[in-house]
Amino acid sequence: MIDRQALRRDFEAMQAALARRGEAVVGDGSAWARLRELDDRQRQLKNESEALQAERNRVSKLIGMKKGKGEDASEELHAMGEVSSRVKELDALTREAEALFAAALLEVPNPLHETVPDGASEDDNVEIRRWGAPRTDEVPAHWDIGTDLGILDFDAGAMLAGSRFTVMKGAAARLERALMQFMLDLHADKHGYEEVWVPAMANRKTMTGTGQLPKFAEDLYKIEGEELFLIPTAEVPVTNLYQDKILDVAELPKRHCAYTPCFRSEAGSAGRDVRGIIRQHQFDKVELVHITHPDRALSDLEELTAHAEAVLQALELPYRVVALCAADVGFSSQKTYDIEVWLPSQRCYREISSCSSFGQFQGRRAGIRFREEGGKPQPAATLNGSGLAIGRCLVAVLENGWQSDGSVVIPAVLRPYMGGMERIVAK
RNA sequence: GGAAGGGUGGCAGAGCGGUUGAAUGCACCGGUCUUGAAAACCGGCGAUGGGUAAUUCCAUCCGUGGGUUCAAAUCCCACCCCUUCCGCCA
Repeated sequence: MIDRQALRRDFEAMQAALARRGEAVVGDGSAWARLRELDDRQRQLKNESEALQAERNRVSKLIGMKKGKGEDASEELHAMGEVSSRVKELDALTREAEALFAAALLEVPNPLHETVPDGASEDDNVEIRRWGAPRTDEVPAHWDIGTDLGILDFDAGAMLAGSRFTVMKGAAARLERALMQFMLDLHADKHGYEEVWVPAMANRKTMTGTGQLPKFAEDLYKIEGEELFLIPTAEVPVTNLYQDKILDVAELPKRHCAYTPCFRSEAGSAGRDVRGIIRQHQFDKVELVHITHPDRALSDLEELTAHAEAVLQALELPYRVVALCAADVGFSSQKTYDIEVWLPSQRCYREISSCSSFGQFQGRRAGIRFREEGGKPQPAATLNGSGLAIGRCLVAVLENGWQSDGSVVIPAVLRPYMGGMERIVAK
């Protein structure tokens, strides 16, 4: 969430940075449009309430002293009875105003970093760099490759759970596990991340800390009858590991990698990527998370993105990196790079990782803070990125490794994780 | 699921309803002493919001939310979490 002092101090600049996301973000009826008035009202009520409370505290102390000396305090008692009931009324109003302000505050997205390119849609995203030489011959879609090899079973997924669920068998199941292990080993051993294993469900506070709630409830699966949600990404539990903590500046940066399953309702994406395993309700992902000094947020983003890219380079999969434009950057993010892998069957690059810096937005929201020597606690910066989405990676391996005889060559770095298997062939 | 106990500052751990934001110890920071270090001694050491030019002042915070009272860490109610025992179970 945005800084409350900055709301008053830098109103114009903040509004301009928000408006780049689209006029609706700051337009009539937006949370932002109501925010300043709600802030004023809350503070005004609070000031009144505090003045009365100070009076009450002062006289109550006096009553205590008088009683201690055995003196009569009935006059003060009577007067404070009235003050007390007024405090109660004012307090209720103050709390109401505070709740309205807080609710609006949680709906305001992160003001964009100045280096985010302008744009009106994802078509305006800016390509930063490319790696590898894409193959341009005719390659079947991964669902055909997988079905022909007998390793992807879409009917079984539909039978067990419904659409957007898949069963992987044999080499595909093994490949899913191999990718997971390879990625975790790479980040833990070569990139210096501490591996963590976390719950795949999270409560409301945790979901709010990273920004999934309150605004995006329809994207989440909620456990019936409980205040628990299935996580849409490991970002949620891993970042929130530090919620309401004050870290010493010497402990920064914290860098974690984690494997988790991810669950997304995909509300609003009906009809998109309905075939294959590009868009599933449940998928596996290895995530990278940084908790860092705000001064390092942007340089860490470059590092984190490079760590995610290293996975694709090791797998020898061609990709490109794009900077998301103003219209496409997510709610909590101040700047995002997407990594897109080459899918020969579609003859285009498709998202396989999204790396974002959140600045202090999540730190403020989740109470993740750090203290510099002799200084006050301040919100830490957070970042995260997929390193990588495993299902989509498997798609890329199948398509990029496909041979005209129908088999698939397994990237060399994965073979140790595949029991030495060098290629997948039909049984 | 049943029973019992417990949630207080970075940690440990006190706290008859009234000058307690909270004893004490540890940790941490500064100083004295020392060639240096340790020990000892002295001093300091929570967060959030708000007011002021400023030393500073005001309010809130003892798991969470309500309630009683002039006044709540302290009394009452509900909920959450943790520990132990029993039951069930991968």
